Amino acid sequence: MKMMQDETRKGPWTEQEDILLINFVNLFGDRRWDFIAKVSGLNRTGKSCRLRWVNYLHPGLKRGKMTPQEERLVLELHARWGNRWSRIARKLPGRTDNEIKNYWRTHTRKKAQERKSVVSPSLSSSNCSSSSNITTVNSSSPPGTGEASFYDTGGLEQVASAGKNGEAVQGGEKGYSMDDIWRDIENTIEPVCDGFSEEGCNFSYPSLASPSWEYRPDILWSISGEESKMFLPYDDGTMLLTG
DNA sequence: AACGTAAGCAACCGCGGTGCG
DNA sequence: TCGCACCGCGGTTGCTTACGT
Repeated sequence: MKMMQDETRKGPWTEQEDILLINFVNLFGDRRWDFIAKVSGLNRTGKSCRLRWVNYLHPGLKRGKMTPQEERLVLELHARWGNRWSRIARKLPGRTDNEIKNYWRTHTRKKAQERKSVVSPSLSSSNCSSSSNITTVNSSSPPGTGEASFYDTGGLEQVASAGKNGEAVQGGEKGYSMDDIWRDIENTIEPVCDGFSEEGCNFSYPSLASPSWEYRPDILWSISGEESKMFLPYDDGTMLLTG
C-alpha cells in the first residue's frame, strides 16, 4: 500500500482500513463522515466511508441469503413504493438499501429470463422484433422500462429460493473475517447497543446511519485537522494515541 | 482441465435535499 | 436570503466467484 497522503483512495477496502474506520466511528459516531474521513487519515472520501460503514461494517447487519420472508417483504414493499430502496431497507432490519437493490436486480433479471422462456419458448426470434419489451432487464436497459413490467406481475410469486451459493460469504475475507473483526471489537469496545437485540437493533429510525453507539462529545476532544496526527494506526489496525 | 458466461456483490458517481454561516 | 458544504439516495459499473459446456 503506497502512502500517497494526498490522493483519495478508491476501490476495495482493506481489513486495516475497515478496522480504522470502525475505531473512528466508535469515537465520533456515524454521522460526521467528512470529519471522520479527514481525521482518520484513511484517504477516503466521507462518502466512501459512510458507504463502507452502512453497507458492510455496521453492527447488526445480516449477512447471507435473504429469507423467504424477507424476499416476500421486498417484493411487497417494492410493489408499493417502487425503487425507494432506503425506505424498503428500513423495514428489513439488518439489510441495507444496497443489498436490497442488488437483490432486486438479480431477482428482476431472473424473472425476466423466466418470463422470456415461458412467454416465448419457441417464439425465439420470429416476430418479437419490435414488441419484445418484457425484457431483459439487463444493465444497459434504461431504468424503469423493464422494471415497470414487474410491478404488475404481482411479483409476489415465490422467488426461486434457490440461489446459487447459500452462504454469500462476502468478499473472501481470508484469514481475518468480519466475524473475527467484530469479535475483536466486542472484546475491546462496548457498543452502546444496549437493549438492542439482534432484532431490536433494527434500523427503523432514519436509515442505517443512525448511530448504534452513542455519540460521545465528551471524548470528542475537539480534534482539528492537525491533531488527527495523534492517531497512528498500527499495522494490525489498533490505534496509537500520540501527543 | 480449460474456457466462457452468468450471477452476486462491493463500490463509485451524480444529483437533490438539508442545515448552517 | 443566498451560497456553501455535507449527507443520503438511487443508478450504474466493475470485479470476483460459481456454474455450465
